[in-house]
Amino acid sequence: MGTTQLEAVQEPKYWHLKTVLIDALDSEFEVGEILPNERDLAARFGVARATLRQALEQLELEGRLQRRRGVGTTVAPPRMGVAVGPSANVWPGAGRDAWHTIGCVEAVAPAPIAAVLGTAADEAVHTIHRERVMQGQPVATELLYVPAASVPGLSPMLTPASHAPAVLRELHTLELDGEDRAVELGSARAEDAKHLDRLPGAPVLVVTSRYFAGGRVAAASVATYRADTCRLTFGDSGTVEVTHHQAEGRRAS
Amino acid sequence: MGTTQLEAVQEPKYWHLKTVLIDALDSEFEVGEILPNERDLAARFGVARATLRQALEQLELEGRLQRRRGVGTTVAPPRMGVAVGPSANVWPGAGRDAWHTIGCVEAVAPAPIAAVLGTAADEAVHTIHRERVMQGQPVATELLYVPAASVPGLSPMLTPASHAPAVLRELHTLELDGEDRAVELGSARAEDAKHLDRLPGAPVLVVTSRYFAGGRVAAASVATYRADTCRLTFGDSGTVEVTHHQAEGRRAS
DNA sequence: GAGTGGTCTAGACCACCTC
DNA sequence: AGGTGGTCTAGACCACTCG
Repeated sequence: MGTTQLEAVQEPKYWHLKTVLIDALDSEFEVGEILPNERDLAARFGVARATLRQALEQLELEGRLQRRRGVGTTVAPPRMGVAVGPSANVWPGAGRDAWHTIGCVEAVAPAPIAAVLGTAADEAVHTIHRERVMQGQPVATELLYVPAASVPGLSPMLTPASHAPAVLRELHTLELDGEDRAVELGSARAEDAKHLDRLPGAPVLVVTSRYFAGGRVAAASVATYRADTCRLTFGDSGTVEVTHHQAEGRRAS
Repeated sequence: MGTTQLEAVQEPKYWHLKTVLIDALDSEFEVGEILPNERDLAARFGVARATLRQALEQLELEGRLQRRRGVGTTVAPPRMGVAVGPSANVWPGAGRDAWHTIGCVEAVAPAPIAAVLGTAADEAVHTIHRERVMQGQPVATELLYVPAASVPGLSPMLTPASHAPAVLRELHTLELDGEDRAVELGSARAEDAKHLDRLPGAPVLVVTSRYFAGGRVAAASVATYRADTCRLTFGDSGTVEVTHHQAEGRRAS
């Protein structure tokens, strides 16, 4: 008896805060503009800083904010459409493909990669480290694995500088039968985070690709994209030109 | 003078905790097994509960743990490979396509959807709500938008039960020229969260699809996949059979 | 050195599930 | 009723950037 509880659900403070902030972002702020600092914002909304941060965290996850230690919190631009997996199947590194090589080593593949490649765990693979930059900022790092068995014609003596181009050139002589991709959510390892200019643990989209030739997996890659700034596009058409972000009011009924 | 600072970087406690927990998960726990509760775990590691939770949060994001309020934290099975965008272009709802319809209404499209469809903001669209279940648990919800102009032959009088099938049947009479997809990270809206058996704000992979026919966007959909349990697969081959999770030791040099 | 976001603590209460 | 994870507080200190 007693307390009439017409307010069935009380949504969490940080959730409500998020909607308030989104409204403010859409109406009162420009892209790139810097927000008041967290302590001030928390005081203004009458909540603890940790609560405010929970809201900011989600907004950053959704690509609406960008936070930088020592600098501040800024309004993020709409996510970039990043083409992944063009309709025309092509080998990595062929043509102009938006990646540039950072380094290359020959080593044994880690167990999960060996499983993808279908090679023995102790087999040698060339590992090419590449990076992808769009609009002046790094959006992805990639490790491309090419089993030594896939490029038998490779000349044995290679300088570090000529290693990656030689492997790619050799790879391109094969006929590509098809490719395969998988996308999943992950968190940036320390090394990836540094390349992507984020903190370790930042949310990333991990794209695993397999390249088939001669009935085998001739190469495989694991690419790590910044989840906050990227929208991965697939398929026939070019970059999709939607306004931005996840549809908000896609309610209909 | 001065504190010799050989330990250049001190990694955060929660980060170190994460690696310790991963090791424990791999060696001492079975899939589905329930972990000690957060208060006990925090005490065992000598950290505050909030710090422990920061580690658990990332592990859940990476699909290694599953937490349920009132129940506990369990070890998650490897992510499911969920096929998205088969090589053969087909209309949604054609053949057996793993989705089942929940409801259907005719209404005006929200602004971002109208932009994708290239229709006027006040144009009527049929909105079909569908759900995808795999291995007994819901993995995605979808809103499929079909402009009324795309299905001119639709009979005007429809019962709610026959509405969705009629729209799909009419849609399938068109010739599909191609399709388009984009994947980005989002957080679950309250309604989606309920369907996906998650809390609001849970991380999701948002897949936006466009279906082309007659030189126009004849239909579009926004599908929301659970990011913790799903690995989205694209391309020619079927489900990729990797061991699981993001490659851990893909370090080579 | 001043200001920012990032980490961490030690509590408290709430919503939910199960017994 | 008792136990679980989810939310929230009010502090503290640290790492980083910049003028």
